[in-house]
Amino acid sequence: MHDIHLIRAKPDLFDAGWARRGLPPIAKMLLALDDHRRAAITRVGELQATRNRLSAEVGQLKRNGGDAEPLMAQVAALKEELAEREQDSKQADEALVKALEVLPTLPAAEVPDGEDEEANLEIRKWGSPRSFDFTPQLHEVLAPKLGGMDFETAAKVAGSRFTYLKGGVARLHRALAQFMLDLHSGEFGYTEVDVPLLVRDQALYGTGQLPKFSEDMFRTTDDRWLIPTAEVSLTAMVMDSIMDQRELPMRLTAGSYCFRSEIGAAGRDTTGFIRQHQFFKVELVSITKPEDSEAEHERMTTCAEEVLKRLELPYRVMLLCAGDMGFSARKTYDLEVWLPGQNRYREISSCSNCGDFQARRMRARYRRGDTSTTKSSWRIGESLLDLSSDSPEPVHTLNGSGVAVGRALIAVLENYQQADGSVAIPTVLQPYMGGLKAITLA
RNA sequence: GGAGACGUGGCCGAGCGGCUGAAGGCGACGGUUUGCUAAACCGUUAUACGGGUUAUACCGUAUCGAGGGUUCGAAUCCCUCCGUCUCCUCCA
Repeated sequence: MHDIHLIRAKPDLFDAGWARRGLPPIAKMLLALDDHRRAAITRVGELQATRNRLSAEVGQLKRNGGDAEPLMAQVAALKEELAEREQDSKQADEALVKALEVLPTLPAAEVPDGEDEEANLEIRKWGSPRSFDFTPQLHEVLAPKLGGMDFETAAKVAGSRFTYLKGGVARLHRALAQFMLDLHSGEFGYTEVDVPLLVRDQALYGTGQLPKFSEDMFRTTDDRWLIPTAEVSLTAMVMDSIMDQRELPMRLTAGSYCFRSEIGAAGRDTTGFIRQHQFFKVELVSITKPEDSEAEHERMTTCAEEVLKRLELPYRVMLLCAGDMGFSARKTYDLEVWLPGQNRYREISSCSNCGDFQARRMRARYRRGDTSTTKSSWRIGESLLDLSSDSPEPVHTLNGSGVAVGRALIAVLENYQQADGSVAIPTVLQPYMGGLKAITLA
């Protein structure tokens, strides 16, 4: 959610940013709504001030035994107009919020222009695709042969875009998640969290999925939602709170199932394990001070990359263009892993800096409280302008997959497949597989 | 599912329809004292919006879970909703 004060100050900047996301100029309309709103607020304030003043006089008179009747009549007369004006004010405010809440955040300056993934920039590449002396198979072909994936039964039981994982493949899936969580919590300072998979509207509003993207999610009969990503549950932990700067950065990780309706993806990736209604993902979330979020974004991305490095999976890092980014993101790196079966890179992680966009929506703030003795005494004779005020300001939020476990499973299966149809286990996962070195045909 | 209790500031916790943006405490911050630390003492310490200012100051309004209502006037009375907790029941 954007700050109307900023839009008021720099309307052109906002229109320019939205234009990069393919939106028409809208600042002028927003400012008109804002003018209307402010006029209404002012009028209500005036009427209320009058009412309060007169009512106080009534109290005074009554205590002194005077005749308050005429004043009381006067206040009563005010009430009708006040009620009308309050209605105006409320409607004007709602109109502005309704216009603002569906507007995406502005792309960061260094984000390239472009409408879709064609314009994304490759930032770096790690590893090189292995050369096969046989034709590498798609995971959806090789895994069923290992007895590890069953699409037909899942379709019968649950419908399309569901899969049974079995035996060594199911264990490999679990091992991957375990390994990732251990890495992030053990080496990178993330606190492991087990999160709610069902959440309320307000959590999804805060992260930006609502009100605009309700179609992409599953709703429960008791009006909750299945989370489309643990980003929601993790980020919303700081909703409606004021943190002390010493609590920042806050680094959280969670392994969770994610649920997506994939309504907008009809016809895409209809076979295999790539695009499921339900998939497992290890998520990273950081809550930082504004000045730290850019560095944290880089750090988070390298944390996700480290997963792929240790699994020895070739990947590349893409900087998404303005048109390809999500609603709440001001800058996003995608990690794309090499899939030999498809003979191309596919997204396996997405790391985004959301700036203060989500924080504003969920009122997640922190208090700088940075008036240390040295600092303030140094500045006492100077302009007070530089003294940071102690009023709460929005934090910055970041989220990234570290990484998508379902897709990591596919990547391991395809990259580690052998000529005989078996799949080797990456060294780093072997401890999680009871020392097993390969998944072989039954 | 049955019965009941409760939602007040960063936190804890008072609160009689007007003198309550809200006692008191904790915490935090500033200062005094002090060889340092600690302690003690004094003071400051909500948020949002609107107006105003170069910027401060300052002024106004709202906010005691949310939304309605009663009233000249509501944290306080009434209604609805939401949430939390306890006991019983049930259950992984």
